[in-house]
Amino acid sequence: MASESLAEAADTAGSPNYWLLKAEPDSRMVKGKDVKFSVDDFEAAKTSPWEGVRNYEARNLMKEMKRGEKALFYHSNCKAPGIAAFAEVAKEAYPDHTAWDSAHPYYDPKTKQADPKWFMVDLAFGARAKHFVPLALLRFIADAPAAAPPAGLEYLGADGVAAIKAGMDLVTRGRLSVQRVSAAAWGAVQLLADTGGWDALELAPKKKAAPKKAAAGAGAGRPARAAAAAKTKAKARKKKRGSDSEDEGDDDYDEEEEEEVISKTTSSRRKRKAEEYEELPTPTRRARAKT
DNA sequence: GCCAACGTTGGC
DNA sequence: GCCAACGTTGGC
Repeated sequence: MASESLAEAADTAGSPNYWLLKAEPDSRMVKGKDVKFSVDDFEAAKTSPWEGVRNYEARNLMKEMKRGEKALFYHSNCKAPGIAAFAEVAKEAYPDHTAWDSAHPYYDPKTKQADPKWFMVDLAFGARAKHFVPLALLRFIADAPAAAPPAGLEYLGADGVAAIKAGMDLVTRGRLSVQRVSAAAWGAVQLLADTGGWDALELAPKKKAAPKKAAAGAGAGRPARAAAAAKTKAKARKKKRGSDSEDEGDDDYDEEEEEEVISKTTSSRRKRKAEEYEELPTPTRRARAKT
C-alpha cells in the first residue's frame, strides 16, 4: 500500500481504544439547517469531520482518539437506532470551528477562536455493518439474566455476551453521544454485524404491547434502565469524580478562570459547576450539518 | 453545597 | 407524539 495504514498508525502508540459515535439519520432542522447524517451520507462522504459536539465528556473522549482507532457508527434518534457501520479516526482532535459560526446550528457564543473550547475529529468511513445491529438487540443481550447467548447467537459465546454487558455504555448511558467501547465489546459487535442470526428473536415489545404508562411517577416502564440510571445519578450526585482525570481540564479552561476573576458571585458558582462537569458530563446530540 | 425546576435527549 | 432520563441552572 501507499503509506502506513491507519490501523498501523494507531498500533504504534500502545493498545488502541475503541469508540462509538452517534449521528442522526433522519432529517431534523436546527436553526434552519438539516443536521441529518446517515450511514449513506457517511459512506458517500468517505471522511467527515465530527463537528457539533457540545458536551464536555464527549469532547474529552474525542481528544483521546488516536488516528487509526476504530469506531462504531451509530444511528440515533430514529425509528431503528443501532450500529450501522464501522469507521476509523482519520484525524485527531482539532478545534471545532462551527462553535464560532453564528449561523451554525451548534454555535456557541461563549467561545473564541483564540481559545477553542470545542473540538472535533475526522472519521473515515470503513464499512457498513453487514447486518445492522439494533440497539434493541444489544439491550436484549445486556439485560438478559443468562450468561449464555440467546438462541441463534451461540457463536457469540458467553464472553461475547459478557463483553456487551460490561463494555457498552449504550444501554446505561444512552445520552452520551461519544462513548468508549471495550475491545471485547467491539469484537462482539463486529461478530454480530458479520453474522446476524437474531431475526427470530423478539427483541423489543412491539408498540401494541399494552400501554403501561399508567403508573404515576414511579418507574413503571423500563426497570433495567431505570435502575441503571438511578445508579448513574447517584454516582453523579455523589460527585465521586476522578475516573480518568485527563490533564484536560486545566489547559483548555483558562477562559473560565477569567470569568471567575471578573465576577465573584453567580458566575463564579456557575463556573465551578461547569468545571466539575467538564470531566464527566454527558452528551449533546451529535449530528452534522450537510455541506 | 444541596436540591428542585427546567430543558433537551432520545427510545419507543 | 409521549415521556423517562438526566445534564444544567439557579434559588436558597
